[in-house]
Amino acid sequence: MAFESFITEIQSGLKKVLDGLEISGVSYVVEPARPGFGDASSNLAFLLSKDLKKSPRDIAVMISKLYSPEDLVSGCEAHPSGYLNFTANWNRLCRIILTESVLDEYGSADVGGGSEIIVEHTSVNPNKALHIGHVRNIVVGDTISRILSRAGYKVGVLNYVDDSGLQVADIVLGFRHLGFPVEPADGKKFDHYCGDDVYVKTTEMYASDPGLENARKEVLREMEDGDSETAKFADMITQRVLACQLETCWRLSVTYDCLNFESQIIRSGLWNRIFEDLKKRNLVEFEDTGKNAGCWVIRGSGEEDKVLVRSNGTATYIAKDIPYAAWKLGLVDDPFHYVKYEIEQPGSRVLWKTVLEPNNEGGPSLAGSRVITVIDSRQARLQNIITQLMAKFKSVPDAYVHLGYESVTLSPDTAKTLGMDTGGKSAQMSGRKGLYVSADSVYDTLVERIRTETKKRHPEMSTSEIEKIARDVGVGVMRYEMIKQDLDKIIVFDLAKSQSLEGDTAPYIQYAHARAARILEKSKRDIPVNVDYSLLDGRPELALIKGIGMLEVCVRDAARNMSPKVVSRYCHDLAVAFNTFYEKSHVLNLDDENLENARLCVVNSFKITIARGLGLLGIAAPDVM
RNA sequence: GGGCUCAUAGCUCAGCAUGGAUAGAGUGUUGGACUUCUAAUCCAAUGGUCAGGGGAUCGAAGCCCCUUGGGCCCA
Repeated sequence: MAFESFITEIQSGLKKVLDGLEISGVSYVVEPARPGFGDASSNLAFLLSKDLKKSPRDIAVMISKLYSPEDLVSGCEAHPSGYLNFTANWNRLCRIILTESVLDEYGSADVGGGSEIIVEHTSVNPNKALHIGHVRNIVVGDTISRILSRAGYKVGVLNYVDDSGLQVADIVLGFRHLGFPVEPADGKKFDHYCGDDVYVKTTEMYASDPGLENARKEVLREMEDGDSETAKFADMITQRVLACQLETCWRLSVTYDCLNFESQIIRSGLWNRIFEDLKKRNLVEFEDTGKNAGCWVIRGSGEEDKVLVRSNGTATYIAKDIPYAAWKLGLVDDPFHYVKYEIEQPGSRVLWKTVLEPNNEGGPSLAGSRVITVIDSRQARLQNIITQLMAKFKSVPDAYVHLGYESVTLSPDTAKTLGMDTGGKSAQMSGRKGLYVSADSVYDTLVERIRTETKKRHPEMSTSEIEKIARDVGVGVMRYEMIKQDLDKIIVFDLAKSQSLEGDTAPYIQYAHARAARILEKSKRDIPVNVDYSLLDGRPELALIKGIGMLEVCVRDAARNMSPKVVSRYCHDLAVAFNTFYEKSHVLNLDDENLENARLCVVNSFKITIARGLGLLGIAAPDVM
C-alpha cells in the first residue's frame, strides 16, 4: 500500500468528519500534494462550498478543526485558498514505504483481478525492415503489456503477420518476374534488402510499366492457393523477413506469445463462419438497390454504410480484420494448432505460431476476455467499426479496444539527408518511396555512440562490459523516446536529436540507478533492515521516499488509462528526486553509523524501485555506466 | 464535402479524465559547480495573451459552443 496507506487514512478520517456533519455523496479527491503544500491535499472544501453556503476557506478551517489525526497523519491544515493540506507522520510512513518497497510484489496493483487480456501489436507487413514508425507501435504495445501484467492481468501478446497482402505480392513479383536475386549481393540483412531494394524498385516500375499491375494481381491470386509454387515461394520469403524483423524486436527487449498469419486465417475458413454468423444475427444486410447494390454491408450508425463483400463476391479489407478480431476474443472455435517458433526468443517467454495441421505440441493459453489492438490512429475509422461490431458479439464492456497512437514523421533535416526537400515541413514516412529511417540503423548508431561515451568514462573496462552497457542504454534511449509523450502527439523524428543522451532521456534515469548502485557497492556492508526512520527528516530524503512510495499509484493510473507515458514520467520524476538527494544528502563516511544506515536503506529502496519502474518500460538498469 | 484529431515558453512536451494554490519539465541561450558517493549530474538567470472569441461558474489552460490554423482518414 505504501503511500496509498496515507491517502486511505485521510479518506477515512474525512469520512468520519463528514458523517459527523451528516454529509454524504461528495466525490472529493485526496491526492499527493504539490511541493510546499504538505504531503497530501484535498479539494473537499471547494465542493461543499455551494451546499453549505460558506466560503471554501471557512469550510476548510472548520473541517481541519474537526479532523483528528491518527496513525500516519500528523496534521490537517486549512490553506487560505480553501485546500485542506495534510502532513504525514513520516517516521511511520517511512517504515511502511521502505519495508514494502523491497518486496517482490511491490508495485503490483490489482486492476485486472487475474482476468485474461490479449494485446496485439507490431503487425508489420513482412516485406521490409522495421522503421522508426513501427518502433513506436512495438514499444507502446510491449510497454502496455508489461504494465497490464503488473496490474493484475494475465496478458497474451500477439503479432499478426499479413503474409498474403499486396505488399508481399510486390516483392514476390520483384523476385519472380523482375529478376531480383533471392540472395542480396552485398550481404545485407534480408529484411533491409527486401524493403530498400526489391520493394522500392519494384513499385517504381509500376509507373513505367502498366502491365505490371496485372502481373501483381496474378501473383496475389496465386498466393491465395496455398499449394501453388507462388504461395510456397511467398511463404519462404515472408518467413525469412519475419525472422529478421523479430531479431530487431528482440534487440529492443520486445517478445511475444504467438504469431498469427493472415494466409492461415483465410485458409481456415474463419471468414465464412463469421460471415454466416453475422447474417444470422442480422448484423450485415444485403443491399438490393442504390450504389451498393449487390453488396453485403454493415449499417453505419450516423456514418456511411460499410461494404463487407463486394457485388463480385470478394471481401473488402474491413472484412479481413473481422475474423481475426473475433478469434482474438474467443468468439469462434479455434481452427488453429500451434507449434513452437523455430528460433528461440531471448528470455523465458515461449514463442508459438499457428499452423493448420494438427499436432501434439500443445499451445499457449490465449483466451482473452478483452483484446487490445495497438494500431496507429490512421486506422481509427476501421477499428471503430470493428469495435462496434465486437460489442454486439460480446457483452463484456470494452471487450475490444483500439489503442491508437499518432504516427512518427521525419523532421525536415532528416528528410533532407534522405534526399527529400520538404520545404521546412515534416514528412510522412513511406516504405514505397524508400523514405524512412530503419530501426536497426538508429539502434546501431546509438550503440556506437554510447560505446564511445562509455569507453571515455571507463578506459579499463572490458569490451564485453562496455558492449552490454551500450546496448542497455541504446535500447533505453529508443524506447523512452517512443513512450515519453502522449499517444495523441505526433513524434517528429530527427536523426541528430535522437542521439541525445542528456536531459529527459533514458540515460538520465539509468544514471541515477548507477549512482545508487555505486553507493551501495562502496558501502561494503549489508543493507540494514531495522534503521532509525526518524533520522530521515530532510526534505530531499522525504521527497525521495514519497516518490518510492508512489509506484503503485503510478501503475494503477497507467493501467486504468492505458497510458504508458505515465510510467515514464514517474521514472523521470523519481530520478530527479534521487539526484536532488544525491547532491544534498551524502550517504557514506558520515561518522554517524545510524544516519548512514538510514540513508543506505533509502538508496537501496530507490535502486530497487527505479529498476522496477524501468522494467515496466522494458529498459534495463545498469549498475555501472 | 464528411469524419477524427491536435494547438501551453524560441523549440519539444507535462498539466486537462476529477475546474480551485505562485501554469511545470527538458532543450536552447547566459553564467556558475568536478582534491568529495561517477559532471550521461547539479544550481542560477532567461523565457507564457495556455491559438482567438463567446458561454455557464464565486473561480477555467481544463467544461460547453463558435472561429482560425495544422495533421490524418474517407469520398
